[in-house]
Amino acid sequence: MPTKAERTTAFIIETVAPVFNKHGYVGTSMSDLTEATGLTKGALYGNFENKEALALAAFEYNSNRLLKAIDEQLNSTGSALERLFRLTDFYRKYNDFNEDMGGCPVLNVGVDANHNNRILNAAVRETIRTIEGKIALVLENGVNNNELRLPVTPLQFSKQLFTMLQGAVTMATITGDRKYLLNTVAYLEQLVKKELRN
Amino acid sequence: MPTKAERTTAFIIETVAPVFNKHGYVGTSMSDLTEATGLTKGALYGNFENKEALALAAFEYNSNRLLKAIDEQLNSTGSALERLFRLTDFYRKYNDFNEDMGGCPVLNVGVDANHNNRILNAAVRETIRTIEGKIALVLENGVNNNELRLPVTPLQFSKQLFTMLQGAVTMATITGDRKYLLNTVAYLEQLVKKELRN
DNA sequence: CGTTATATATACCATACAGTATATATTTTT
DNA sequence: AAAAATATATACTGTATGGTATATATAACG
Repeated sequence: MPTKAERTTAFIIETVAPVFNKHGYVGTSMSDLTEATGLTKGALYGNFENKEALALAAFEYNSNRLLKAIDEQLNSTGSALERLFRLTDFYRKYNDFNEDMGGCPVLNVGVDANHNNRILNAAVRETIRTIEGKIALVLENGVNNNELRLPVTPLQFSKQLFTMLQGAVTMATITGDRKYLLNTVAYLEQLVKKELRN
Repeated sequence: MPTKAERTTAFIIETVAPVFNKHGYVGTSMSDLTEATGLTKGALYGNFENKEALALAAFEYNSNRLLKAIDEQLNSTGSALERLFRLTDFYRKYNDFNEDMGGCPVLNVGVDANHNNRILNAAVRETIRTIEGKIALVLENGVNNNELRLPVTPLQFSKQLFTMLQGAVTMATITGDRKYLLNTVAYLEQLVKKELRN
């Protein structure tokens, strides 16, 4: 059984993660966090060294949730194409998925940290690298099975795919219009069917 | 000749615009702005009602620069296709263009204002609407001239195009890797050539 | 169950924040 | 060039900020 302290630490991270994700690093104050958790500064500083450590833990938490979800799509049963479509379909409902995270952590923290926080920015880059790698692996698998052929390297195609998905996430986030996700995914699915099927 | 006061107001906006764009609304303090401008709070508050008015003027300034640049590409001479390619080529060098603005204002302010500032968020949405409209107009022109045919409505295709471009901007911004722009634009140019040419 | 270790709450720093009142420069206008 | 109008600088609010020292409460363990 996890100790009480460990459960408190976990509770803080869970509770604090959407707050940081919504309002950004400087936009989130320690009192926002005491309010959200119902704990006091003593408790927060007892469990985390400072605000930055909290923000980093919060991002890692959101990032891991996202990576796990993406993994579930990409490592499910079926052909490479089927698993790819499971990923695109996941992005169709991406808004629902990250609603309680307070938006897409890659987008939000990525932009927020860009000129402002080296550590957070590095963490986001790593997350992106990981996602692109996961997609590339599925593509490579499909190529090796003679299931599909690519016009470029798997990683290259993976980056292109993720860029388009993330573009839809960006537009849907800023405008509040989910159609950007729906239309982009529809386009991508057609693209994959036409171009990649062997 | 513009009065001294008008020139000061303009100078403040120009100087302040990249600061807000880089560090966000809450991430920018009034002392950041006095430091950047070399002026005092008295001067800033004499020319603008408050911090929010300054941030809005700063965004509008950056937004207008972007809109003007896009207009220059889309309303240049030549066929619809040529003008479209002038736009995509502009995005190839988009990093250079917005370097002294402190990044893409649509992306930065769009994400920064999302959960935090209704007025700024509305301004960004309007900018997006405007850009999409401009692209759609060129597409419609090309359709009417029998120069190209579209699988969907001009506005629909315009949104799709802009989503992909903005996706590349997002990825290039977060990772610091310009290749996302180059590859996406290369892909889009090929797409337009293949799919839209009549 | 009592003791020790640990976690949380309270009260407190020094500093930075957005914003303002007013004094002093600097323009503009006559 | 003097007077009136306007713009900027200075000095100052009250409040919020991240962070800390320490007291108190709670949990872990023999």
